[in-house]
Amino acid sequence: MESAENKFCYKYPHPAVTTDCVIFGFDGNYLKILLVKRGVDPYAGCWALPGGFLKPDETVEECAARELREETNLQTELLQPFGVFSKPDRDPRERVMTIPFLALVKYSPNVKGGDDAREARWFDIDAMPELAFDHKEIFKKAIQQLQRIIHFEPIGFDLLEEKFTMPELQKLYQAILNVEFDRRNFQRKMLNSGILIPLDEKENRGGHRSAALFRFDKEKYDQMKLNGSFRIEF
Amino acid sequence: MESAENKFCYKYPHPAVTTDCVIFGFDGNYLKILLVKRGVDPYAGCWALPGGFLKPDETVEECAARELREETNLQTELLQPFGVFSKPDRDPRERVMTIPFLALVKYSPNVKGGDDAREARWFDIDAMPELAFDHKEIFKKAIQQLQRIIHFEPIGFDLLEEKFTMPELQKLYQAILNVEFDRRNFQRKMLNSGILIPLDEKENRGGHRSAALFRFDKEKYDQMKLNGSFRIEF
DNA sequence: ACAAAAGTGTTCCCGCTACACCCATGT
DNA sequence: ACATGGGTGTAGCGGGAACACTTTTGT
Repeated sequence: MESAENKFCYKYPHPAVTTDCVIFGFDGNYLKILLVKRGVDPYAGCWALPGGFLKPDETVEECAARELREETNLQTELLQPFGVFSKPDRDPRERVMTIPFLALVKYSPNVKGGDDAREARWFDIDAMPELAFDHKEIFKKAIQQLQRIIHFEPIGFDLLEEKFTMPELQKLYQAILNVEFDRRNFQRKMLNSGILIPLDEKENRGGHRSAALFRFDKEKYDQMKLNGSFRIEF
Repeated sequence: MESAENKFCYKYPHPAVTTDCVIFGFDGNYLKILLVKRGVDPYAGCWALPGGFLKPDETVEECAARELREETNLQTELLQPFGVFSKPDRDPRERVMTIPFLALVKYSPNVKGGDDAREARWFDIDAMPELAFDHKEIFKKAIQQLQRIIHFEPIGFDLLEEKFTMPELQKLYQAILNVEFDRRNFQRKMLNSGILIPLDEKENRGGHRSAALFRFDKEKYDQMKLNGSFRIEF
């Protein structure tokens, strides 16, 4: 372990710390995850969650946000840590502990690769390649986290455009929770929650009849959340 | 930073990592937290959350469990991490990142101090002393976490004896959620959930009429949880 | 005109809420 | 006997689930 290159020394052993982002997007039909192809060993050529080492002057939240910025050109709506992965041998190089982050972004089919020219690509969440390290495990926990949150908090909007139709919103919920809802009950529940603003426009989805557009009423939601009057469950 | 004592060297800076435990207990009336008095600087003589440094061969979960074992003689029923506190300057000595753990234990008024003879004491959660570092912030987040969890998962039993009465259970929920429930509705909801086993015994609480005893049906709960049929909300 | 998707309303039922009376026990 | 706290039952209401018909639009 000792060499001229190792100039950061401590009295006791310290783990390296990284953050990894599980970035979800929604293309209108499928829930997607953004992966990057690793350029260097270990696991060179293997797909992995985008992430990187914690810098000495940043919090893990800042680190995750920075990584996200560096590796994608996506608008991040939600970024929150979930758990810790700290098995001593999860990285073959040295001890690396990682803080995984759940990220919800506005989907855009073209993502730039990272600064280091790594390839970045969207995958359907049920058609993913093998992942490096214990990233598959991290991904599984991320899905669970996403499902848990969306059960009670209106985070679905983070994955949609500013304006969206009710069928789109329903498809999203169904894709995340992996269940089917009744159209009418879903719509009523959503509208009754009071956090949707009906717009006077309609959007034509190439399908057949055009659907009405809505907008998420963030102000109303924040206010309801404050005085504890917000309650919705799926 | 470099000295003969600092023999663990790395190419890039690594933070020190600790786990801290927010240990909750219930004495029958009040929700309590276990604190230890710090023996050494910084914050010598100040009360703090029990915790300690991550060892090179253990996960954070193992670290938290070890600390809990070393510092208390309590039976731990639940031990789960929540979040990360990683402000670079939260510890004046060097950069120390901490993973806080929520711990629920069977309350016992006498707790032994740690191996290092630190004093350990229970405090009412609304009569706590000043805390070292950012531990007050960690505590606040722990309470929120506890409230969030107990809303939907039957973790209250972790804080009670094997056998308990309905009024005790209700008092616990009220202490955690800081609300009042109607006796009859609370009881019905609990019983309807199907995870309580009524016992044929009664316990005399010195009050007046003796109350019936119940036991938590963990097997039933696990089974219901597996097939997704468990649903309760407070 | 037809198919595919979106808009809308009604009924039923379960679970939550609010509330009142009786019973057991210690003083 | 009385006070304190525990056990039990009921009526009303609101929200969720199940469900059918009409309307729009592209082919």
